[in-house]
Amino acid sequence: MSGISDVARRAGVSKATASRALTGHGYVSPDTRARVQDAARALGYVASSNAASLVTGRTRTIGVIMPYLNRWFFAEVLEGIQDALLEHGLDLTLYDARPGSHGRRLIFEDFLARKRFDGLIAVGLEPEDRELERLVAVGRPTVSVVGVGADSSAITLDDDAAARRAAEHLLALGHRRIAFLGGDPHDHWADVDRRRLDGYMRAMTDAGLAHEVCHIPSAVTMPGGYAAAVDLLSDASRRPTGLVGVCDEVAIGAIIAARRLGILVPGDLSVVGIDDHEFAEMFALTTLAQDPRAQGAEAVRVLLDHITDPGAAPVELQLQARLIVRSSTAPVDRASSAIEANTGRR
Amino acid sequence: MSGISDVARRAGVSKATASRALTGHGYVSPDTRARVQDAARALGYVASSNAASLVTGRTRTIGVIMPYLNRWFFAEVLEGIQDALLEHGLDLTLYDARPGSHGRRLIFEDFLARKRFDGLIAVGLEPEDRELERLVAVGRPTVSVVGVGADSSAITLDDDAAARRAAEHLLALGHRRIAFLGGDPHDHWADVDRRRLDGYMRAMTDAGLAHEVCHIPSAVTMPGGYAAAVDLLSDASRRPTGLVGVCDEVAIGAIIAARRLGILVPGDLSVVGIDDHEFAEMFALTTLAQDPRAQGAEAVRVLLDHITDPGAAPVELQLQARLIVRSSTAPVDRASSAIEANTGRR
DNA sequence: TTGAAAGCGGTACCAA
DNA sequence: TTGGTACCGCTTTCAA
Repeated sequence: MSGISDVARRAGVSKATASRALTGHGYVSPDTRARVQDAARALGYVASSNAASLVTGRTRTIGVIMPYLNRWFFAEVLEGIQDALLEHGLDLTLYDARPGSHGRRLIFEDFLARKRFDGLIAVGLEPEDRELERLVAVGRPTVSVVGVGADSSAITLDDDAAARRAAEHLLALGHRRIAFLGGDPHDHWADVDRRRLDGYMRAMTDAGLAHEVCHIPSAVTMPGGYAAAVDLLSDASRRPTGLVGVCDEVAIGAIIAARRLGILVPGDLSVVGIDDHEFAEMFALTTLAQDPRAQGAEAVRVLLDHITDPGAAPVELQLQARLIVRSSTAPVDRASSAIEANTGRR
Repeated sequence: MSGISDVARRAGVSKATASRALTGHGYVSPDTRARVQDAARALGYVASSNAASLVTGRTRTIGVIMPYLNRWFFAEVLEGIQDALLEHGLDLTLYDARPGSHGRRLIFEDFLARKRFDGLIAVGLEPEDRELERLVAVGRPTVSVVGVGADSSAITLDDDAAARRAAEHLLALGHRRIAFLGGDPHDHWADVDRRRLDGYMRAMTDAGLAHEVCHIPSAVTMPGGYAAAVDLLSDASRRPTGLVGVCDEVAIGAIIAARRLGILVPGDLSVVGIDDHEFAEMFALTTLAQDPRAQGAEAVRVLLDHITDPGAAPVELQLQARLIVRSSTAPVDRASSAIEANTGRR
């Protein structure tokens, strides 16, 4: 474990010069720089980041705080962030803040206050008041990836537009009985879910179908979508011809439910999702695609800007989803949709 | 940003005493301890972990290195680790080392050498020689969670036994044409996959069915299992009556494929997985359950032991999977299995 | 039981 | 362009 003094000695220079040569801050003749670097390499020198941080105040670490790790969107964003950070030589410390968990409380009350990071990326966090308070108290640049940042920067999908276009896609195919599946107003009703529901409702209302608006709550997971869809679809009298999933996971759950019940997708039921999940292809799911990986990378870019230039104004980036038509949607079968209530077709 | 000197001053003691009172190392009278703690609280004092680390050599951070984040098993282990670490007040820095990625090279060549952690948990890493070399060079206690640790500690599932019992479950139901689905010897052939394949082969051989052994390679994902199963099951002459999935994701992919093809599970085809994935219930999947969350927590426990007592002998913990019978498996339908090659039933 | 002081391993100012 | 040196904020002997 050689230190910078060892390197300096071996290169025949002072600690100061060695430091300058290694960090690149300040003037060093090309010649000595080379000598110092050689010495460092020969000794296998690795700077102590603690010592460096102590004096510079920079940790060379970015904190990432997110409520779920095991959901596609979050894992993708995380990978996007990690990739970008690695390229910059920055460490990533993870704070998994499941809503309501004890760990989450610890994170907000203790961990964040330690400021063991130069900046923070909050993914889909939706902090409560007290939490937000703690968050701003940290006083480090923050970028959020879903969920508006009070006056910090934010990268978001235009959820309203995405859901609206999902519904409009079905409307354009002639569907009128279109339900929105997913999200539960009584249990962790996330802002994203609400915004998407709003977009769907707007599309319905604009099409003069306000009376057809129908929100089926469900947990925002594949099993959640499955269970809710089984309920919804089993009852032929309630059954819609089109379904907008709050996200692909829920939409795919619904497709699986439909198949189980012998309901043809898209013959009897058209389904649209939002995400372009890794399983979307496999289920031929028509969806409004977003690119969470890129969002993660973008968050890193914005955050690093804020770190180098603390005065910079917050950035709000709103991305648009891209419609990908696969084969979970088709023109409505008018005959069947007209008579379905009577036939009680299984 | 008050420092320990501020706390000391406010409490009317020296820095040394303040430090002792706050860290709990060394004697302090209960009285002064209380005064110091009050002062710290009043000032909102938070110790600089850099300064502390610089002198103690402890980072109070655990590094976690894993090849995937977006696969169920890994995400679960990660959450288990995170939960345990939070309770101990330890930070978790994440190294996402996707096989073959540039980031992975950076991690092994640069990031690990910085030793910004007191210990390392490697989840399903399967390092190459050069990587293993770098890993041991780090000289920090390491625990692996899948994949044997050379002479470091390891928490593993008895994969061989799990796969063997999966196959034996099918054999007990009278199946003879049993295939093993998943894992690709020509592309990232993971040790886990090989061990499970071995277990399956052993069961088949022990049952005198060595000639029926059949390994269908596939990517170890749901879409991978799906694609491979579509191929396998479309050809009625090749179609087995039982399927052991290398993991639940692959097994579920196969179930979805079967449903698409109109093959009844378990009527025409019995499927067993390994994992007890969050989707297992929804697909009524019979599986050999493991508990990755608990494995993560256990890894933390073992690692912390090694950190406090560097001399401790490596621990190798081998867990047994637990058979959960749901309804993706049933006694073989001898009639149909006997004639299937002729009927070419879709 | 407490305090003084010496570092931990770097960085960055200032002078040369 | 380089070197001397103060200091980042804490922990930990050692002496009192």
